[in-house]
Amino acid sequence: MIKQRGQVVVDKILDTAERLFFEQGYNITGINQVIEEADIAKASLYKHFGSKTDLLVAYLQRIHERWFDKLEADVDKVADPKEKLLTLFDYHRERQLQNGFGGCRFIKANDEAGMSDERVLAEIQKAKQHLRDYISMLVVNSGHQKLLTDKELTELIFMMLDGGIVAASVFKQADDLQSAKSIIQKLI
Amino acid sequence: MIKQRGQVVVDKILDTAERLFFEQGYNITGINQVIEEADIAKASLYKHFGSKTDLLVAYLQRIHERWFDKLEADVDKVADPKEKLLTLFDYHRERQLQNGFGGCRFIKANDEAGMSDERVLAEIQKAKQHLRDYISMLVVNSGHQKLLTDKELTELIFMMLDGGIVAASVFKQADDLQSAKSIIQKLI
DNA sequence: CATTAAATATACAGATCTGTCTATTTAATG
DNA sequence: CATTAAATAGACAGATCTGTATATTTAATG
Repeated sequence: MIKQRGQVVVDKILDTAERLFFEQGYNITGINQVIEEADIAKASLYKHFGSKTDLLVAYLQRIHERWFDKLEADVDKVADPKEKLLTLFDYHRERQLQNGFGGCRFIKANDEAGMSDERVLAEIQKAKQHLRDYISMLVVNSGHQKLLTDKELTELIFMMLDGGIVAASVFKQADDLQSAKSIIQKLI
Repeated sequence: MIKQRGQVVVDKILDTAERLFFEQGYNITGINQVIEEADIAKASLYKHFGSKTDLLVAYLQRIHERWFDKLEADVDKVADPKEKLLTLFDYHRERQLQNGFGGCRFIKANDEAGMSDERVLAEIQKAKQHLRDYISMLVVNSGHQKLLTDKELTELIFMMLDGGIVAASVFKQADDLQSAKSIIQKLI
């Protein structure tokens, strides 16, 4: 599959937006900086994305897809169904170590623009709900000790992942995600 | 205690900043909007706060103090030491219901300005660590069943509170904080 | 080779941003 | 009442913001 001419430009825009929106934040990243660092023309950006908000929505869709594919790939490598649950924490932890404890991009986007645009909020909700459903499936298949119900364990893991990422982003270390993993290990 | 003339102005500035930084976010709230809605002069703002960042730091100190005082007051009303732990979730839940699921102001500030200014990050860390230490004290005195160690239970509650607030802010409902309370209830 | 669509460079509008400055008015105190 | 400090209104600088428009160049296709 050969890339179309437009696809190269779109990719350059999204690559740059992905980096800047995460490192700096959405609101303080200007369109002018995006086009300069992406090395494309402003008219090209507005041809492919009608507005800065549209770019944010496309950014969220893109990171949702890519982030989730990698998560599933990591979980698929593990055979033991309980270990699959623990892999969730490893994945989140490694991501935070890699990206310098920048936190969760969906939470960041929600804090910056979630209240102002319903399409943005919808994409964030979609991504978070997708993760919760995925956790639920893993929990049901995990054969855990039923100290908690399936629903409770799902909620617990879901909230500890977000709580652990927030702690990593605030304290600039990933110890909390490690603790979270140990705690879940005890409870399954 | 009679208020000094300057105190009135400072209070009006901080009241307005507190509202706008939370409702709109720090980055998209302009100084001009603050002075207009606070109904004070720009020179007054820059007399009391050297820069917009200084105002953010003062805002964080203020909400840390006030938020924590109310939390302690709520916990103090409860006699049972295990129930005190559960009150943490009630408090967080009620706050989210009151403020329209706006999430945590410290996490918001961290996402918007934590990476760019070390004083801001320090205030956020101070507030979060304060909460963690407080939870730890309550856990030690709770007489819980020791299914988890004191340290683990502290971490668990700490992360579930943040995770629950994030979920409330994303999904615009507080069910997750209710679930979190039920789960902790089972584990203590 | 001619046509067509995409991407480019660049200027521009109109608004907004933080922060500084001057000059004036207000209010508290000796 | 006179003095002094605080608060005010408002202009201003210099930069940046999103989004539009124009005119030119590039590259793919029939």
